Parts: sequence; structure tokens; C-alpha cells
Amino acid sequence: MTDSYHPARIEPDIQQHWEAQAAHRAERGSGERFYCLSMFPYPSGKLHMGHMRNYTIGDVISRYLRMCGRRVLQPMGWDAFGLPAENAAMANGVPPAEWTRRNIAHMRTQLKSLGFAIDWERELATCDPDYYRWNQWFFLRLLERGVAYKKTGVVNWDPVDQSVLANEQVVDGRGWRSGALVEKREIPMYYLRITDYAQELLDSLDQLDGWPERVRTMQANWIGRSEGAEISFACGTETIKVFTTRPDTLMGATYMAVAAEHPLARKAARDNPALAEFIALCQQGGVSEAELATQEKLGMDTGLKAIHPLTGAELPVWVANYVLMGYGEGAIMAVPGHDERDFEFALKYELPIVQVVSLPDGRAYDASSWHEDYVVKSGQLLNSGPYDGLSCEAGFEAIVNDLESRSAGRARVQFRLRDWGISRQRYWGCPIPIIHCDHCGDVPVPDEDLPVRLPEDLVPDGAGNPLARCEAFVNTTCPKCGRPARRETDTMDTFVDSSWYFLRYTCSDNDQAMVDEQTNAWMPVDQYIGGIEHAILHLLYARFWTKLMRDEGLVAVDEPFARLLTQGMVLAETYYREDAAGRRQWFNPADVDVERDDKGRFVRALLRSDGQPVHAGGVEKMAKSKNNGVDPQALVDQYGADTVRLFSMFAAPPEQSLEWSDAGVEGAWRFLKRLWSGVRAHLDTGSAGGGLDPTRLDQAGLELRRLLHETIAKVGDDFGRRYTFNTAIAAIMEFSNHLNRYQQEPAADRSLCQEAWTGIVRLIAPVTPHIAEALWQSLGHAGSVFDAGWPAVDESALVRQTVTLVVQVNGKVRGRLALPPDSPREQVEHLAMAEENVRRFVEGQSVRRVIVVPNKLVNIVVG
RNA sequence: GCCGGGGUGGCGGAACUGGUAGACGCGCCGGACUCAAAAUCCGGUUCUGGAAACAGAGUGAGGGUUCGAUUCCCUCCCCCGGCACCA
Repeated sequence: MTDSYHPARIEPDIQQHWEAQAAHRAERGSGERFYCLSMFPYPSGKLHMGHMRNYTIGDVISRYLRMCGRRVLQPMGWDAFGLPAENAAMANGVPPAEWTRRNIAHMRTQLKSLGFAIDWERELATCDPDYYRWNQWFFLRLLERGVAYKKTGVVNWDPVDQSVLANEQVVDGRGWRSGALVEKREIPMYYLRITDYAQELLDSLDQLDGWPERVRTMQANWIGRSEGAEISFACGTETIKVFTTRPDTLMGATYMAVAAEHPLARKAARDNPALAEFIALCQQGGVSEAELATQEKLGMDTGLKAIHPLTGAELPVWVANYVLMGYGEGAIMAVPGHDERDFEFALKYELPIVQVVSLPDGRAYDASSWHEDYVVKSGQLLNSGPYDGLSCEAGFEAIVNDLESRSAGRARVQFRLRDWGISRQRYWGCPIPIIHCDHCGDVPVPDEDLPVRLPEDLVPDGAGNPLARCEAFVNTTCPKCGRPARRETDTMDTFVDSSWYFLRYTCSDNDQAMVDEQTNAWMPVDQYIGGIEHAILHLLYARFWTKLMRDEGLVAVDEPFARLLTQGMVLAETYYREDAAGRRQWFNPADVDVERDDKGRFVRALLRSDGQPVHAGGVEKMAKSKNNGVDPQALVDQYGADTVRLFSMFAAPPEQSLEWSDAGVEGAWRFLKRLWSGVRAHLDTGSAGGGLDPTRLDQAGLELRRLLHETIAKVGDDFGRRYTFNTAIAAIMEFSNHLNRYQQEPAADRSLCQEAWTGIVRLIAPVTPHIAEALWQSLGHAGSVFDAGWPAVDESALVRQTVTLVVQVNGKVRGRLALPPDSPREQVEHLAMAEENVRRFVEGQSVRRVIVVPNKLVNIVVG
């Protein structure tokens, strides 16, 4: 053992040793299986702090459970298809395949240098044909079952680049490269019927009790089940079908509104140029919901009249940009009296507003301004003819019944969730295995011809999909009739790739089948860890895909992830200077020095290169745009993997955002140095001397041993149940402070010190595995610390001689009592009253109550 | 706009079931060691008053429930995540 801690010397050796021993192979061990999965990274170039944090959390859990005797699978792979590779190709002229594979190689090296207990034999990349062939194979099964189907969908269209744009490529309504105004355009796409699974996806959320409540709530709201009615309004020879959650307010409907894309709107526009112009206006802008929901409400009368199915009254039909074609029927009955958006619209276009539900406490209705209580369902119907006086519930039922008897409507459940469009007009993705034949139509590629390989040498240029221009790919023959035909050039949404990768890890060596019996042996994933930003889409699609595979008889589980941990973002301070035009130039925190006053408060920040001040821009998510990224690799090179791992686990609990601090890293480094020198000092005193005999310990020894076993209990609880690694580490630090102090006493018991150090080394091992292995051997053990087992709590060591009770008067602390545990209530009260300081506050007042919480607190209520 | 989450010392955070607010770490202040510096070690550190004992205030703002509220309820402010083609 060296005198001081040198991570650069020990870490590579230990990593090589693990590799030589195949220490992280999932088949090792004999205990119950545990599948610990971290969300796989997009290979963007190099590891960032978010990855580092995510995988450290997974590694701590994996290594802790491994020490507890579980057989742990911790795999790793690459979410390797996607837009950034195409953007990099445009910038550098390098094919996405080459760029991606180079990034993977580099990031794999980085992950290895961090010492994660990953079973690398199962590694996969979604851009490998061996992986994506199964996307294609399963897509064909879904097509056979009718789960996959084709229909048109709306996309962002850049008229200059002649390209479909992703939502993030639309900036302020314009294409990010061309600057052209973006238009909505309808194109044919493949969809998956996730709405057929909406009810099951909603219902089984209840079983996911290992998921954070907020994620379940977000998913439930996303699925958005609502009970209401479908109502048909005659409109000339056509019918306008609407869905409403408030059929009870039908008598308050004063106009109809349809989406700009609604067939009726298009028809009406044919001989109405003004309306056609308005519809064209609605086609401008992007398709994202945030954009649609925040735009100004606009509308135009079509001149058409719809017939109210109960009263026969004529209602004007409007086109309105707040009605979405993608939700419900693309048309609504507007009840401005009891819907805020309809109200706003009616007020703007001077449409009639009718109150049909009475307000609570007989409040007066005000048709000139909106009030929240207009949507309440607790009142009685009025202005509703035969339904007057009914409650909303009764009115709902009566009106739906009447509609049904006239074949003008029925009760129906509607989901907010829409079917999943999986077609992407992009090159770097999994080809959709379809061949278009002029004679046979859309023909699935036969299973034996899979995979449809993506050519890997194309370079996108931003103008459309290069795959569509790749003759060698596009031109083929029809599998049915053998005549010349064209391949589909759309690729799959990358969410398809990430919807089942966790299944493939369990059987990645099987080239005959998508999954096998190993899959059912490992599934479900016991613990899934990833960013909160995936709370809805990725997790919902993965749940859905798992159910699809279950219904195909491929997997046994209903739900893929038993327990979910959503980690927070990694943040860092930002610094900038403003130029004359008000543009900000951002400086990396590593290049800035901070001056503080003598109370440690921030005074100013100076750029190291020129000594001149910069502005502090607050703490933000690490991002290229703010130049506040901290490179984990630089820190690993400087301090070693253990220090970086330790700080990232210590600085915040996993669910919260983590603020990066170089000074904090320094603190983690100091702790590991003290740990090293503490063990070193212990070993320098000579032999540990026989076994520990607790009965021969003095007061200080008993106290230290109690702290040791309290710490073992606390750390095990924090690692195993709470997943609050920060408090586990704090407890280990606290105990090691005590131990360092204790072992400097001349009367310190050497055997107790030995027990304590071997305890600490095992407790910290999941977080800082390299130093733990090294110290474990220094303390005289052969073999790996991860084979040593988790330390056991000695219950007898936990017994306390005294407990401290707080004495309060009227809820304010006025004194403390040191008493044997479980002292009788009378004695506690008596001693509390006798306290000098307590008497001062009780004197002259009458004692009304005395509350005693055993072993904790006495509160004397006076007054 | 809609859905979800958060706000505690100079800073990151702790307080797990309504019971001592500020564990642990950073920073800062003072001291030891050193020719000196770095590193290391020891002590102090919520704010206000006080030499101290101690007292008062204090968990985004305001109100409520309770013997007792960071924790439960109501109203408001600010920050962050998601919104279906970023992953």
C-alpha cells in the first residue's frame, strides 16, 4: 500500500483485473436475478455529465445488490439512429454511420474508464442490421394483425429545402436552415394503433407502484380518458360529428367549429375565396402542440348551417384554428357559456353566449367576462327546455338517451392519446420494409429477405431524404409479381428502436429470434433509471411495445419496468459578456475565477485569461449554447473515476437536479485521501490483534461500535430502499470522521478499528469501487470486496445507554434531558419541569397540557 | 396555453410517519505546521442583539388547521421538465 492515494495508479489495474476475471458477467453468482437498466445513450460524441450521473446511479444499485448476493445484469448499448448524425454529416461531410461508430468507440472507452460493472458481452447498437432487422420483422407482424396501418398525417414542411422538419428544426415558425416560413403538409405515413391499448395502458399504471407518482400522473393525463358523447349535427347533405364531454350543455351550443383541415371546411372553401385564404393562413406555422395552443384564436364563418339535433335550430359553422384535426372528430359544438376557449372565441366574433347551468350560491351569470365556476358541474340545467331543473349528471343521461333514440348520438369514451405515427422522412433510421409496386400496391418485404439494409455511405445535405435519391436502394423488384418496384424510403421513428432494446440485451447472441426464453427469465427490468424528460413518450411507447410483443406471444410480462427512477438534470453556473449589440458571449466555468468577501459571499467573477470581469448568468442545465458543460473525462483524468463518481452521488439526491461544483469535487477528493490515510494509519499501528470482543470495550469503544452499526443500517437502507445516495455518503463521512478521531486515542481498540475500516470499505464500495478494492486488500483480505458480502448489522451494538429528550414550552425548545431509554412518562414530566430554564418560562402561568413523545420530546403547554 | 415538478444558511443539500431546522460537504474566518507557499491538521460559521449565558426572528409570499408545520390545507409569486419529428 502506498503512503498516499494515487487513483491513476490503481484504477486501470483494477479495471483490467475485473475484465480478466469477467467480474461483471451477468451469469456470475447464484442468487436471485436482478435486472438493472440505465437508459442507453445517444452516441453524440463524448460522454456528458448527464450520462455519467445516470450510469453511476445504476452502478451503485447494481454493485450494492451484487454485494447482497443478487445475480445482477447491467447492460449497455447505443441509441444509434437519429437526427444529430445527419446534422453532423451536413456539417462535416462524414457519413452518419462512420460518425456514429467512431463516437461509440470513444464513448465505450470512456464508460470503461469510469469502472461501471457492465456486462459488455451484451452490448448492442440500434444501427446494426442484427438489431434493426427485428424492428422490421415485428413491424410486418403488426401489419398482418392490423395494428400497423397507413393514413395521412400532418408534418412541418420547409418549402425551400423541400424537406420535412422536426419540431426542433422549426424556430419561430421558420425552417432553421432556410429561414423559410414553415407550412403544414399532409403526407401518407404508417401508424401503430396505440389507441387500441389506451385503456390498458391507463389501467396498468395502477400496478406500477415502483414508479414515481408524478410520472404515473403525467402518463394518465397524456392518455387522457374522458367520458362524453358523440353527437351528429346535420349540415346540408353532410353530417358534422363532434365529441363532447359536456352533452348536458347541448342546449347551450350556439355555433359549430371545425378544424381548417376538416373536409367540410375544404368543401366550403371551394366557392369561397376568402375562406380558402383563411384556411391557407391556418396552414402556416408548425405542427407542435405548444405552438398551436399559444397562437391567437382565429376563425371565419363558412356560411354553412348545422341543425341542432334536439331543437332543430340553425347553428353557424365556423372554421377555427383552436380546433385540432388530430383530436376527437376535428369538429366541436361550441358552448361559450361553459367553455373558456369557446367563450373567448364567441366574445371576439360576437357570437351568442347562453347560460345553461346555474351557478353555485345563486351567483349571477356575467356574459361579458369569464369565470372559473362556469365549468362546474354542480348546478342545475336552465334555458334547456325539457331538461330545465335537472342536475348535470341527470341532464347528461337524459340528453344522451334522447339523442340515441333519434340516432343522433351516443355515449362514448374518448382518449387524448393519438395513434403513433412511426414514419420519418429521414435517412439515418431503420428502413420500413415495404415495396411499392404499381401493380400490387404496398407489398411487405418477405421475412426471408430481411433485413432491408440501410446503405451506410450516404451523406445528407439538408434537402430531402438522400435515401429517396439512392437508386441502388430504391430500385428493386416486387416480391409478388416480380416486376420492377420501388422501396419505401421512409425510416422508422427512433422511439421504435428504444421501445424494446431492453429485451434484446437478455438474448443479444441469438441471431435466430427477436427474443427467447432468456428474455422471460430476466424480465421485467427490476430497476430502470433515466432522465425525467422521458417520463411520457419513451416510457409510454416502451410499455405499449411490450404489450404488443406479449400479444404476439413473444414475452410473458405485461409491463417492462417494475421500478423506475427518474434522475434530475445536471446544471452548472453560467458566465457571459455582452457586446454592443446586446449579444452574449458565454464563458466556460473552468475559465472563470470567482472572488468572495470575508463571509464567503459572491463578489464578482473574472475571466482568467484577461483578468476582466464577466457577468454571472445563474445556474442552468449544462448545454453547448451556454458553454457551461463540464467534461467528465477531464475530471476523471485529474482526480480518478472514484472522486467523480463520489461527488456526483453526494451533491444531490438522484431525483433532483445536480449543480456541478469543482470545489465540491475537491471535497470528494479530500474525503478519499482521508479514507486512504486513515486505513494506512490503522495498518501502521501493527497487528489488528485477535477477534473483537465487544464486552471488553470501554465507553468510547462501545459508542464507536454503536455508530458503526447504526451507519451500516442507515447506508443499507439508503442504498436498498430510499435510493438517497447523498445521505448514505454523508453517513459514511460522518462515521469515518469519528473513526479517525477514535483511532488516534491511545486506548483505542485495534480489533474494533479493523472491524470499522472493513465495514466502511464495504459500505463505500458501490460508489467508489476502485479504492474499495485496493483498501480491501490492504486490510488483509484476498479476493474482491464485491465477493465479500454486505456487512451485517449487530443488533446488540445498537443498544443505547441514554437518549436525549427535548423539552419545549409552548413549542419552543427550552432545555434537554439525558435519560435512559423508555423512561416512564411521570419521571420525564417531573424532570422536565425541574429544568432551570424550563421553570423560567412556566413560572406564573398555569400548565394546561403536557405532551410526551417517548424518547423524543416533552412539550409543556402553558398560558 | 395545457400537464407535471420544485423553492430551506454565502453555496450544494439534510430533517424518512406532523415532533430538536440547517446532518454531511463546499466556501469563508481564525489557529497549527512551514523560511515561504501548496498540501494537511485543529477550532468557528443561519440572521439580529449580547463578552457569554441566553433571547428574538427564520424553510419563496400571505393566510389556515394543530400543543407543535420545511412536512397537511387554501391563495399568490418565481424557476424548471414535457407537449407527440431532439433524444
